[in-house]
Amino acid sequence: MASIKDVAAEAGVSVATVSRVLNDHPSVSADARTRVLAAVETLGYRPNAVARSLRTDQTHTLGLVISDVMNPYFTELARSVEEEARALGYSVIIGNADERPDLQDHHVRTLLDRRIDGLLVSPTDGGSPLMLDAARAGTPMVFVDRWIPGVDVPVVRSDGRGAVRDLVAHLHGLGHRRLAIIAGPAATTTGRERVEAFREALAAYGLDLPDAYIGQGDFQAESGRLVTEGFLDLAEPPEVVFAADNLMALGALDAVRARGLRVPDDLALAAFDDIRWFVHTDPPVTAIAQPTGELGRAAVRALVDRIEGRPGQSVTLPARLVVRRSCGEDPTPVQRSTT
Amino acid sequence: MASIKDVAAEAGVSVATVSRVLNDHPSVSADARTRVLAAVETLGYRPNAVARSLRTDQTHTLGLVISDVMNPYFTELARSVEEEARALGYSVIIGNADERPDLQDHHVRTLLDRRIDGLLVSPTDGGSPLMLDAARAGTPMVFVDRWIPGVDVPVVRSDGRGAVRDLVAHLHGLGHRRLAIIAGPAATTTGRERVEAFREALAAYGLDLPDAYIGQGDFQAESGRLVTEGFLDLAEPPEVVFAADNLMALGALDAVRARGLRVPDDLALAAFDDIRWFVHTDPPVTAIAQPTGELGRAAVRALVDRIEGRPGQSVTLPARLVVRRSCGEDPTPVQRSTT
DNA sequence: CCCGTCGATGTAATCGATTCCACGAGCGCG
DNA sequence: CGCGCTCGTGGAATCGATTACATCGACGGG
Repeated sequence: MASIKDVAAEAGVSVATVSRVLNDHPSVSADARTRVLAAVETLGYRPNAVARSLRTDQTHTLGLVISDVMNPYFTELARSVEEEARALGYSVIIGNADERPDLQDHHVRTLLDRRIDGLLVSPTDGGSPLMLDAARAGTPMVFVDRWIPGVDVPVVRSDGRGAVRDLVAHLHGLGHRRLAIIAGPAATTTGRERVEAFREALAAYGLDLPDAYIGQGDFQAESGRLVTEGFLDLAEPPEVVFAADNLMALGALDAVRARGLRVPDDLALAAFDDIRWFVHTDPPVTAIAQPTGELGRAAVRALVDRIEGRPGQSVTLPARLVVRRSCGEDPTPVQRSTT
Repeated sequence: MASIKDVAAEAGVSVATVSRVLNDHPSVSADARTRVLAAVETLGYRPNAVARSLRTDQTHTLGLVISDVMNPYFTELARSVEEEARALGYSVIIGNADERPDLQDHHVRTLLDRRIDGLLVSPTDGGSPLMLDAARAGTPMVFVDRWIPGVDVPVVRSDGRGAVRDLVAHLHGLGHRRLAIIAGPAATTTGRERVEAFREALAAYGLDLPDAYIGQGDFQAESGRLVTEGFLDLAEPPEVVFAADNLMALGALDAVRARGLRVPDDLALAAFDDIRWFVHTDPPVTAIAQPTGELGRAAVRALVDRIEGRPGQSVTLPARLVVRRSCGEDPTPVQRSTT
């Protein structure tokens, strides 16, 4: 592969001049410029980004460590992150943690080794030493969706509290009184928060959230299935299950179907995260929709701000309830998700 | 951030010795080794991958350019690719082409600029000059799922021909005679092949595939919706629609639902690519399942073989039909996808 | 007419690693 | 006792860019 030296030789100038042309530095003669450009053309030269990065100490690359690529929510997040980053002149390297702290650390480590300019993380756990060190060492960082409390890093997320209240109002209005939740890992902020929001919303209606109605999941489908089976085995099973993410809702559907039961007659279902398929499931699933694309874009903007020396804002956007039929027939017409 | 010089100074040896320890070269004394390791520890030193790559001309990184991250098929492919690559000591940088040739070229270009060791591509079009040049220039490359004819690059894909025949047999057995297809872009191999396989399978039953029953889609949901609307507006609409990928099937469901019609009574539906949600849609969707994980792993193995100087095998794996209820009630019991 | 300035260019240092080569110490063998 | 190996080590070149600094010619003003 042709290097800058080859171009310099071909154009009959020094490498400095070639570099100046390529970075359009003002003081280059029109003549030299055209000769260099011609040489670049004939050699098919492309600058070596590795060498450039070594010298300038910038990679124009962002790292994105997400909890699970197979989760449509994160997949959409990744897409909007890449889009916004591209618009701002950055590339994105995605690391998939699969909800495993060890994998998360692996990716953070290799991303740092690559000297990415900044890191976007949706932490799988409460904060490994590695991540805490990175934050303290001054690596530009932004948390998306989930965060680690007590770390001085901007957080871009959505607040589901209002939507959860709306959901509980909806469920209560349909006559449901025994409400259960499939929670995410307690080590994650979203895992804890969604349970808390649910509990508070229930309390407003004088309802309790007994321990037996809190199933411990891990944001993956299989755990949703297992927890739901547990609920169905209770002497007094819940009337509604609220899954803290879309994959656990999928698992819940698996469990219900495996027993030959029906949603919502035998068990009603609602989910956090709205995805396109929820419109077409049997029945369509009532869900809480996050402004995913906006989150991704805001996160990139915050991170690039930090990288380029500007402050970097935390952002919290509201989520909203999308009512469908999985909790029972509703007086209002079925709404269509715009995710 | 500490560099190899700092480590050398701390350990009281030269940078050469530090490098030897880090790459466990045999001729280093036990004493020097422990001192270096201690220095590495106290400084929290990590080698700069950028500098290392510049010198060794290897990045231990694979580029993966996929057609659409929002498509669960590609998302699963990406996951298995990353997994296998990690097992073999490589990282993966994913580029999302969103079915747009210009975006695809953008990602190929930046990946080459980064000097990735090899490229895994599922081409969105018939082959841009850039990609052809890259292949000719000797960049280790492997095509996954889709490929570009006439280019000497291993191809890892699945053959749906047999499964399509099974599908047509199933449809014919249910009494359907007017069968339509939502095709993918003619510029892609999978776009063309699936139509051809369908046409051939129909011919075996003496059935025709008229032009009016070939809708031109682009592998995205919206095109599936539009094509399906077109079919429904025909004087003699088809009885069955076969969508050439899962997203266009989603669009077809949107169209059917928007008109207040039912699957399969008003229009039967089948799809290429099986995804988990098809089990829970209304009704569950009959689909052709590819061995996605195996494809991803085989592709990485082929690519790494090429990178490391071994031949690199093309691989073709069979797809299989998974019958559910979206084409009408079937005598056999509902099967469960194991995707 | 000379000197200072500015514009265009080249030389060389530098980024952080790897690796070839040279060198000195220690050791075995004749 | 000395020759030649091997082993451990350091010095320095190198990868491909960027960029500070030096240089040189032309030009304008005093």
